[in-house]
Amino acid sequence: MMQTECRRCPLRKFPIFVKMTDREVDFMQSFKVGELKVDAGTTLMMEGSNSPQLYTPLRGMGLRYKTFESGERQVLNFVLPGDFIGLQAGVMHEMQHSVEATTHMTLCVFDRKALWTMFRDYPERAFDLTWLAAVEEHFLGESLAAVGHMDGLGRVARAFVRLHDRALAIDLVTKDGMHLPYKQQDLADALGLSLVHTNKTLKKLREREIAIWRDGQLKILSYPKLCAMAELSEAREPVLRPLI
Amino acid sequence: MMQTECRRCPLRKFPIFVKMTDREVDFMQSFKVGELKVDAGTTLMMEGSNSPQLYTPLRGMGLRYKTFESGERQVLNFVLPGDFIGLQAGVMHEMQHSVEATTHMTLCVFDRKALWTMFRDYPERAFDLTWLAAVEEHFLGESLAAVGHMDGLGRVARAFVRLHDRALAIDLVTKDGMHLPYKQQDLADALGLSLVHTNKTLKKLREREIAIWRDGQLKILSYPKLCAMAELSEAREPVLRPLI
DNA sequence: CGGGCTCTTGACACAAGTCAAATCGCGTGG
DNA sequence: CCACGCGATTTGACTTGTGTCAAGAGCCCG
Repeated sequence: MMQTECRRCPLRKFPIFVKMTDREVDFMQSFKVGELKVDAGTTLMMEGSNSPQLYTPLRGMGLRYKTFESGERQVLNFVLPGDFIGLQAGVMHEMQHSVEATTHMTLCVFDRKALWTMFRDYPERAFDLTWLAAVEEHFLGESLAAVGHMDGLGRVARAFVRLHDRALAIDLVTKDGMHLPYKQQDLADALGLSLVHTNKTLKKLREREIAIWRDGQLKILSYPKLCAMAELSEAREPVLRPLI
Repeated sequence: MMQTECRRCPLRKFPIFVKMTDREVDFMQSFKVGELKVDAGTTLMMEGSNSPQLYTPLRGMGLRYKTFESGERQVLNFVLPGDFIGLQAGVMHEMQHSVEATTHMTLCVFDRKALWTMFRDYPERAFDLTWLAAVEEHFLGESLAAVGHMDGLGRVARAFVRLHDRALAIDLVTKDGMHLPYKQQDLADALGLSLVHTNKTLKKLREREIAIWRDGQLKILSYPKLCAMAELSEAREPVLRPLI
């Protein structure tokens, strides 16, 4: 099957992604070594390993997480189309977290060795890479703040708002809501809550008719109320990010 | 007073910092526009602002934090000599957190506009900048994991181990322990604990003769026990990081 | 039909938050 | 020189959010 050309990349058109010049698009095309389709459950990157490849998901969702000696996990964030996977492996010696596909995923594959070419010959793109790292840092900081200071309801609300915003930005929200293929355990691990407590919190949101998450589908009934619970302003300017 | 030349930078010699070529050191010298001394309490960067300057602390300590509408703070991490301040402002439109000096600090000052020169003419240094961002991301991920999964004692232990390691790496640990000029409230805000609970946890560490933090001085009595509580192996290879 | 996930719910325990007050330094001004 | 106020640290008593345990329900799949 024909793989998608960067020129026709389905993601580039969305306004959350920083505009690229034609020359940059052409370079990205040469940087791209292929396309990968994986099934749900596939581990894309392993904590401690050093992948020779870097990815940008085109379709599907996944998650990044760290594992503890005890067997518990901390989910760092949810991976959506347009994210970049493997930057740590590219610049540090090894990945500090794992990445797993939650659904079937289609990913652009880049060669890690080409990263250096980027820095040498395409400073604009290298700059974008740093920018991207800064964006990741920003969102991690947000999560840390949420887990550090908000109660269960607030954390869940915030996660829903963030996911919804991101999905909306890449046109993944329909009148029925958005596809959210994770398990309650995944959300619990992301928010530092127990599974049971997460479940009870979701029930509250359902009962108060604020948001319903069922059968992998998230439907927000009252965005204003959800934002209020998440301590987020309804009118936020979206975080712009580069697309690699 | 004569300012320190990069060539004689007191930090470069420490092994946690990535080695630089002479050419790179010379470039950093040209990148450096001055040296700044600030008093304790000075706000170096403001959340939402866009500083025209970037800093690398040479001496002194500070902290990065986010503020909530409620007035509470989340401390993201503690700033020690060799960190880099302002990368977000440099690549994103504005800072997403504030940075404050906790003690008197001496900082190398770089011009934000020179950042682009770095990307254009010194790809190795641009690479290091990305690397640095990845290191920050890594530590934030660690903090998130700690706050998400460990109890008070574990979090405090982990913070102490991390701070101690970092201080040791830049020769700030003496037989009396290390200088740790923060308030209990700062630590509490970093760990997502209340001040009262943090205080009681510190008392436990004192009573069990594991670590004593008093009068701005942290003395670790049993590093093995502290590591065990922090769920960290005693033999960890240090995280290498570039120096900007 | 049975086994294995995931999701739900209820009962109970406990870690951590909140409230309140005492103590200790320390700098300031009378 | 001492009284005072202020910030940081301690401590105790009480409350509560969240974790843990346990069991059942719904569902898919072999």
